[in-house]
Amino acid sequence: MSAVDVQRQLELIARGTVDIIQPNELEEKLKSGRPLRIKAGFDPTAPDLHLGHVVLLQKMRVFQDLGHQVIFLIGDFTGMIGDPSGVSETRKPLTREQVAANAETYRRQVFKVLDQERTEIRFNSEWLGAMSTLEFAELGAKQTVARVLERDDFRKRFAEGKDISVLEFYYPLMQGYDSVHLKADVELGGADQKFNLLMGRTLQRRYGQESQVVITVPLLEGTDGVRKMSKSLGNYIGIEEPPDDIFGKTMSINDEMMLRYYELLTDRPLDAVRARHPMEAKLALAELLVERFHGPDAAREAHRRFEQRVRQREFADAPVVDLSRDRHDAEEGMPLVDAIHRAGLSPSKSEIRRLIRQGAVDVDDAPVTDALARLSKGAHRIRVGKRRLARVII
RNA sequence: GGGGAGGUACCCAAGCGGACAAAGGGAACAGACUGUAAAUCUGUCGGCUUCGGCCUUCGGAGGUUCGAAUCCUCCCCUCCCCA
Repeated sequence: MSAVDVQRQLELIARGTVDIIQPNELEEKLKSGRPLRIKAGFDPTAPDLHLGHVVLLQKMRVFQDLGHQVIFLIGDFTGMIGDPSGVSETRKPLTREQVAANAETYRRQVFKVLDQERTEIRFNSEWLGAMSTLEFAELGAKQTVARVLERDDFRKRFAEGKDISVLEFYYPLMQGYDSVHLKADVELGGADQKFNLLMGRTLQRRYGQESQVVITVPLLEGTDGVRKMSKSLGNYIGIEEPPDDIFGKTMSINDEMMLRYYELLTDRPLDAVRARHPMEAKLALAELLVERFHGPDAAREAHRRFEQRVRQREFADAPVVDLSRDRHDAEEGMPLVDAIHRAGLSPSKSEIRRLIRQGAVDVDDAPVTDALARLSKGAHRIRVGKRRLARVII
């Protein structure tokens, strides 16, 4: 492999990363021309992957496309022990069956990003579970308490006199040992994992191996553009969400976030993105993301429906709800509130009344602000707000 | 085991006998503005309503009172300190 190729590889790899430790070592490894072993560890708990995870998967994919071998490591060993000191986190030990089920879910999701051919799925119970007590003790001898105590949360908790179990102290060592066992050339992880990843470097050296290169990627901000993407904050875009949701949520992010998503989730050149009209670029991004998780047809469809529903405000795809058989006074028609309710546009009639009074409701393209309005017999098109549309037959 | 602090609407959080469907913030929804965004401003934000009101909520169950989120009793749960 020529030097130019190596430079190109370095560029692609470096895009969007927080740290590369050490860049010159990475360059040396790339220069060897052999496929590198790229390790990334994942939690064995319930995996509902969202774009935040994709940042990491995307980086793994970059390596694969450059001809390297990715090891998708599931940290089931620690997951099956549980953690006594993290009382507040209520970490329950997982059974072997749960781990297997979770692994299956991972498999289904991650190969929307990763190349199956160049991915090896491994479980660390395979070697950690087989360790003898002697070997385990020897692992403990490879690192000092002072070094482990350097980790941010340990330092804080220690200073505050809070619990740190001996087992917790061992976690970074076990994770580092994974790298030793797997003979990893590179380990990828979130920026918050830096300490643990570095531990791998140290341990490999102490076990007489070449140290892995550590690459950290940022924690992606959620759709609110502020806090990191997480399911519990509700600011996430899940990779198994329906195409329309992925598309719509993507369109709701601000321009700054759009660029960040481009940088971290795609391989598109950023200069080209900046050159486009932001709205065009965002549509392209939304389509790109849907395509990745649902395929090109779904992407086109989602785009089309989005344009229709939100932009051109058309009703082509709105559901048609036939209410003509429902009980209502034939003479005076059906109350608008009921029609909206039965069309499934809102579960609460009180809310519907409020929306009507706020001018959020259009019937046949004309605003209706009277909460007592009735719909005459026949077909009507109802819009509530920007996104909720229905066609009803009274 | 001993002592202390708490559990309020989607989340955080005030209230501590009546004016409480319950301050404030966040989220969410709607309107204006726009690029379909963001930011900003405005409004809404338990349910039902013939718009007069009605009904259900403040950990759970009882009780005191004309009246309780607010007082009392018991119970459940969370957190902190000590052992």
